Amino acid sequence: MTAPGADQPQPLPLSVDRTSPVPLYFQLAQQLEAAVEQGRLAPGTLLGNEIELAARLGLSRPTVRQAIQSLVDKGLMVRRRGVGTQVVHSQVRRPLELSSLYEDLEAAGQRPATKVLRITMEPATAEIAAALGVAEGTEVHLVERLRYAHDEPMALLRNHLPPDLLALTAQELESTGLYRLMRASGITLHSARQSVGARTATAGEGRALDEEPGAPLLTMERTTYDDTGRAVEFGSHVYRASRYKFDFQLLVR
Amino acid sequence: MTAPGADQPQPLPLSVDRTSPVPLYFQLAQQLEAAVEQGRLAPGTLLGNEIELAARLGLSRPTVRQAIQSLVDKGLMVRRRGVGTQVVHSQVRRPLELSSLYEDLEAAGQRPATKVLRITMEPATAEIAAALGVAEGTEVHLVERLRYAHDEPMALLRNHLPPDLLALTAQELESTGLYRLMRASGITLHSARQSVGARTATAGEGRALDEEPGAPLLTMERTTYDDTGRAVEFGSHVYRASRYKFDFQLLVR
DNA sequence: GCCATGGCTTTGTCCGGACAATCGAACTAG
DNA sequence: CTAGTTCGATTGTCCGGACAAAGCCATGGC
Repeated sequence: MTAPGADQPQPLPLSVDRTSPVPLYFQLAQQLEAAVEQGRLAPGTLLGNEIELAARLGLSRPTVRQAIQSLVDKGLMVRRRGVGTQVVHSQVRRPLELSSLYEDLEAAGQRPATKVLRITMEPATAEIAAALGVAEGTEVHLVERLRYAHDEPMALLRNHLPPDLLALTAQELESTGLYRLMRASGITLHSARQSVGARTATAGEGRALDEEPGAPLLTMERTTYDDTGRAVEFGSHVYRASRYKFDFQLLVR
Repeated sequence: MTAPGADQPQPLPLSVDRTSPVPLYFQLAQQLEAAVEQGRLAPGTLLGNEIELAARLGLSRPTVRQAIQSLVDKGLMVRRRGVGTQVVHSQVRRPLELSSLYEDLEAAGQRPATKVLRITMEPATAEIAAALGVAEGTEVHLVERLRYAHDEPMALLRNHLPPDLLALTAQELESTGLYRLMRASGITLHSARQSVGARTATAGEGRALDEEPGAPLLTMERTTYDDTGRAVEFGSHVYRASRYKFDFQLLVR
């Protein structure tokens, strides 16, 4: 084998900027990811060995490995000892982020809108107190919203939040999503426990969502935690099954 | 601050075996994970700085960092520059693995059982051909199964598989899950695209699942890919909403 | 023709060190 | 007493090197 990079006639224009504050491994990872995204690195392509790649870029092997590893973690590439690193074939997109419905709709160009139905304080029931980690009967925020996409009702959202966390106004809630408000006020979202099920609509839900009573609904309950382990939100939502599906990608651990 | 390990009076018994073929970073990660699991490392505990930890174990800092990083990736710990690494509070369990229903039920001690309803070859419809990446009309495997837990019907599973992948027998399918059979025959599962929705039961589904027609059902469609990017399975499943929920944890990227 | 062996390539693991960036707390000046 | 500053602690990034383990292929023996 004379030409090691025989798989890619044009060796792919890669470069790093050492004056940038962006870490070198991250710069490289971004360029590789973009190349995969744009098809400049075809699925199945061998990436060429790490040592040579490092030499070509003037980087050390650990730095190059760190970049490649981050792409492997994202599911974009596969490494095989003795073989090399190759771009994975399938259409991997995003492995289920912790995103709000609002952001999902916005990203899909669905013109999301929100109508705030209620925004009060209420004593926590046993279930909600347990989810939020507060004493039963503690006054907690309650927000009830109706979410629209293209002017059609999509979902009925009920959220409970612990007190002293955030000041919520109807105006803010109608112009953006709850998670964005939380992040903006300095809360670092970390993880969430979700439960997705189905049931039929009550009469009230039917009216709100423009469905017949007895129509199938998708339900989701979610407790979200910040990076200190504190529960920051408990949501109990129903979606119109005729208009909404959870769509996501997952990777093998 | 005189005692750097003031957070943990007993410095936690950690040790590595250099004669073992198990990587050192992995040994350390396992021990730390076990300590978190068993509560010997309380939530919020500072882990003590990496350099000292490395010295104590006779390891280098990169090795210790690799161990800790793997736990951070799992969501068990949080690192903060200038502060340290601490055990996260919340009850993180598993961030949604690519697991089969069979394995989930088995792990939960639910006595799963399977009844194979059909196992044939069929020409692929347009939808199935697209999902599996074969030509429309190609003969593909079709497997229909009824899954029980505690002798109660739980879900109706329809799977399509490309030809020349696997030899399926009803006997094997009744004694274990499909994914386990795939793994056993050398297929490396890599990722899957899922879509979860809801609808009402047809008369036939009602009979099979012991539900009224019109009862709410959870639906899931899933296309699974191996590490070469080849689609290895397309599943179209319905679950009894009265008996089943998707329950999972997710982490912020 | 077939199988085992050995060598080559490539990634996996590990080391020891260096400096930068960030956080929190103690300290100092007003 | 308060606000700004400095400083120590800790993780983040990066380097260069070394050897081990695994996969692939060609060679050679049967």
